[in-house]
Amino acid sequence: MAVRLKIGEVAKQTGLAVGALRYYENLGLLTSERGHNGYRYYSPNAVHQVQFIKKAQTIGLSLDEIGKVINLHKQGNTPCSLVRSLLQEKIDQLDSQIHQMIEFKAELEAYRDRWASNQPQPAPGDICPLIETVRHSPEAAVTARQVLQHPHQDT
Amino acid sequence: MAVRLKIGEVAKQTGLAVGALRYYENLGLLTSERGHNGYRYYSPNAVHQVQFIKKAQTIGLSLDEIGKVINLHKQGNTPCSLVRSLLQEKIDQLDSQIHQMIEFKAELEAYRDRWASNQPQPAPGDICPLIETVRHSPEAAVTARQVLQHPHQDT
DNA sequence: ATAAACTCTATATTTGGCTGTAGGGTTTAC
DNA sequence: GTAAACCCTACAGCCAAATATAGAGTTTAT
Repeated sequence: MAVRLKIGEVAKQTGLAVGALRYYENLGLLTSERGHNGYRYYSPNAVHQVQFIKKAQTIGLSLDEIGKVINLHKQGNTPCSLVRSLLQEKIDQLDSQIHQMIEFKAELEAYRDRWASNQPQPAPGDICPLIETVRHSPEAAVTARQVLQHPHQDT
Repeated sequence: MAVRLKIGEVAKQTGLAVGALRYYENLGLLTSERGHNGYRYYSPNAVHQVQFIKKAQTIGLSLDEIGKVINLHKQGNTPCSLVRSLLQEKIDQLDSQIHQMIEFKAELEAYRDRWASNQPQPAPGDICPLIETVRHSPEAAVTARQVLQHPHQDT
């Protein structure tokens, strides 16, 4: 007599939303058996599997990558070496992003300091005489989009 | 006899796509006059305005923020102080993100080093014995999502 | 005169990880 | 027996900054 959990119980035990569990199932990260009523039923091990997904997210893996890890496991292989290389990728990526951001921050600080004191005379047609002095660089604009989250405010 | 440019000419002179110019107009960042045929016609100053937008993007402003700057200007005010405070916001945000990322990277390196040598025995039900040792923290998972771009690969 | 090149609007798509909704059916507690 | 609480599917929406497409009209060059 196997214990079978309904989706709400798994949600409660894992702290995830019911919708998230269904979403994971669509991605192939989680499996369930269906009852005669169409309901999903889970073994207690599903809670463990969900916690695994959350742990993998904690170390920066995407759901897609987590799916690959799980598939390797399903095929009877140990996914440890994949995990190790993914982790190293994340570290490398972080490192390069950190350097990029430090550089970009220095650029912005240079503008700030240059603009701190002087209030240039607006030339006709100028919108903001400060920004008009910026030299546009496609790379910097791309960097800006990549590294800055734009918080949306109301007023 | 004012010079009037069609959208394609503005696109050519600014390096932007025609679609992007229309998009900017929808956002209220750019204005045009319509001919009898429904075509947009621009003054040569529009090229300058587009370059302004690109420069503002270079220093990390969002299109939404650029819109606010432009609106201030339209109302006859000088937007310089807004620009200065936005710039400082970006710098502060970058700084906190950099620190967050450095911390997170150190965490990942700690896992990497801990996992470098030992190949733990998989417990029954384990998917990856390495990841099973991670302690899930909601903050770290959020950090991970914020700071890591997940590149999508094919195979 | 005709075809190439341009323009228009409106809508869909991209990115990841979900959340929310509508419109149903099912189970459970009283 | 009935109402609350749960479950289902399928789809829409969010975030930014565009790009792409369909289907139609206009201008320009030859």
